[in-house]
Amino acid sequence: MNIILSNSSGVPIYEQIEQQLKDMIIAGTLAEGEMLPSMRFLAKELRISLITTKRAYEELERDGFIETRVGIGCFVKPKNMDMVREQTMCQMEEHLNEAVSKADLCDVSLKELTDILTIIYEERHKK
Amino acid sequence: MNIILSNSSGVPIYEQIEQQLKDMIIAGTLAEGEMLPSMRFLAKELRISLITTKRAYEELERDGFIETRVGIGCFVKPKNMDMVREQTMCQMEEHLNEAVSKADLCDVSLKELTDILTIIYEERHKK
DNA sequence: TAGGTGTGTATATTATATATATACACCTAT
DNA sequence: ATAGGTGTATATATATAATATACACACCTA
Repeated sequence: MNIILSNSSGVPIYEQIEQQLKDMIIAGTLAEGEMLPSMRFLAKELRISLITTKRAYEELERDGFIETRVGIGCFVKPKNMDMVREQTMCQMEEHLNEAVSKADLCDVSLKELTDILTIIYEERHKK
Repeated sequence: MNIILSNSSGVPIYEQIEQQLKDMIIAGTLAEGEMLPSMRFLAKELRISLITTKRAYEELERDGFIETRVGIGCFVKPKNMDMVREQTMCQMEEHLNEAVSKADLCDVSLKELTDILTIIYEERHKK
């Protein structure tokens, strides 16, 4: 399971796990119906407490991404793609919004802004 | 003093104050040498504790944005514009980076991305 | 120069959120 | 039945956010 935790980021561990699992589900890396690593397994792998992974899984279930079967495991639910896409788009726009705020403080022009965005995008798609 | 606090954001109050004051200093709304509202005044205005405003001011002083004179008040320090600009640019790029991550999850193309960015930018500069 | 009123400071306290250890209950295969 | 996997519940420790209250310093004015 490719999950990377940062202690210094200030973001709670359970949120980091939650977000990364969510991304994997949206991207299809974790397929519909597939079983997630057990809470214990993941906790041991990440060297954290069982309770912390449980917390992450609880949030994922609350948001409709996974389904829990007591005594068996947690499974990726069929997802409402329209809803998921809309939510992710909202987050995306929020980040663009913040970027523009910062750009204004530095007198960065729209052209410079889109240039930087383009570089970041292409850098990411080279790999 | 135009400071807006959100209880629901999850961001600590002192950080919200800190960030907004920082932005005002960078933008020049709060000019070099100018006195900030006293901790008590701001606390009363925002209906929060004196300690919370103090915490915000402490962080600003730590980061070199203001200077405290006991018994007198807090004042905007002359700032190293190159450093400030560089830091803000970093934050800006970080947001663009996150935006691209989200875009990838939704299969949003570079063109769509720059279009949305442009709309947000222009919307902001209309006012 | 005494005192009032402004300023920032320090200490102790409360509430909330994060992360934990440990013991419990459920499911399935042997 | 029971061993060994699964998720669950309770009580606890720790860190952080926010607070109330009392203190100390600076300036102005009577």
